[in-house]
Amino acid sequence: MSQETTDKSLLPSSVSPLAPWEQATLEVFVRAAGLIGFPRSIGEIYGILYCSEHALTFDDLVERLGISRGSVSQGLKLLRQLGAVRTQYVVGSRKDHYVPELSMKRLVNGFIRDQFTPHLESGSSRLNQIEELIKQEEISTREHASTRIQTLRSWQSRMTKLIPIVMAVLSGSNFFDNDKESGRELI
Amino acid sequence: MSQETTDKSLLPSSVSPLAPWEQATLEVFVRAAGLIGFPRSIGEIYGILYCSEHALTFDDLVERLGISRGSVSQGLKLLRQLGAVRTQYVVGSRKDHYVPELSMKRLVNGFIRDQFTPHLESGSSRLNQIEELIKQEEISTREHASTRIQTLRSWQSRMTKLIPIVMAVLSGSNFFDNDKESGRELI
DNA sequence: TATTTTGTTCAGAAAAACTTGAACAAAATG
DNA sequence: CATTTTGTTCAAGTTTTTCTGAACAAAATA
Repeated sequence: MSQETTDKSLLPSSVSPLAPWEQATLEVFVRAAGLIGFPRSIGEIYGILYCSEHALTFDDLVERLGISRGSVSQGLKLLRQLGAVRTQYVVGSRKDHYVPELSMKRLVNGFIRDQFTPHLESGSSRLNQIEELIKQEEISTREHASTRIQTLRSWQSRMTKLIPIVMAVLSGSNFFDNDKESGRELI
Repeated sequence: MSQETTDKSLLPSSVSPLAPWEQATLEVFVRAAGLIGFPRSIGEIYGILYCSEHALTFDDLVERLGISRGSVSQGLKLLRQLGAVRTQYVVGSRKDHYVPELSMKRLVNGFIRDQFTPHLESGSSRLNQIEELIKQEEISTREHASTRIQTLRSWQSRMTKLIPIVMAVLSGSNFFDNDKESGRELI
């Protein structure tokens, strides 16, 4: 016998539906995910963990979000890799229980480490390859091309220098926070 | 009335093909475009302008890249909006001639202004909506939810503060550049 | 004004990204 | 060791994004 006399039979199942505030918060995370090039499911998974008061299992995620096991598995894999979620031991259950990383610094650090730095690094070797190719060109082309690649190198170098500064700001070291206008007056 | 009297229909055309170094440089820009969520064609258009010694016309782009007029039109539209390319007057031609913006600061500024800040701002009003929704919840939920939204606000605030700092670093003000370790010691 | 040049728009085609679910593997349990 | 629980993988299906090209518009030119 079903425990519900209501017409929930038409709904996915008897899992508790998302509260309005949870739904709205998920939307925020889904958009944020899109902004940094992640699929909707990643935003949903992190979002629901972010909303939850306690750690959630794999099956909790499948049921509450109404997405496939495949998506949850792949999503958690990436989020773990980024350090955006981790498992928490829960007594009396052998399922993994997931909790979100709440430190912005660690979140950003994971993102930069996994998604950004690799591109910067491989870019460096590609610039070397390009410099080799430029040697095949005739002199006038070569001069122009070299200055362009030079500029690219300077961009790359500035990006690289930027990363530790960004991390410092996010560390809450408040070094940059001496007064309300701190950022502005540096422009 | 004339149809293909030549074999041009089979060949790309008589336009000068990309030099090896140009092809390799385009790849770099195509990847960079992907990294920030732009389509391949955007990377190609900016890339070929970046490589070129002189301003290029709409038709130059179509022919050298071998992509459609539609893609070039839409690509240039976005790049102009971002401030990543601008038109340059060339005597004796009524076509628009395009040149790339080479200042990293301006490029990043355009990107942040058009693609980033709008999300931050709309996010702010969404957080307010969420706080309204939370009032519908019972007290224990409400407390937890409020601290979460509080955290989101702090993330948003830190992102906002970060932007002028990033711009300052890219301005070449070298404020952060007093010694080799400048960034590192702030971690 | 008619024609040519230059560039834009947008519906449909093509490609890329994402999701699904069933088959599979590994570990715990009986 | 057989079974159940838990989670992963990946081919195929779905959705979303991007590209194309022909129709259209606007401006210069004849």
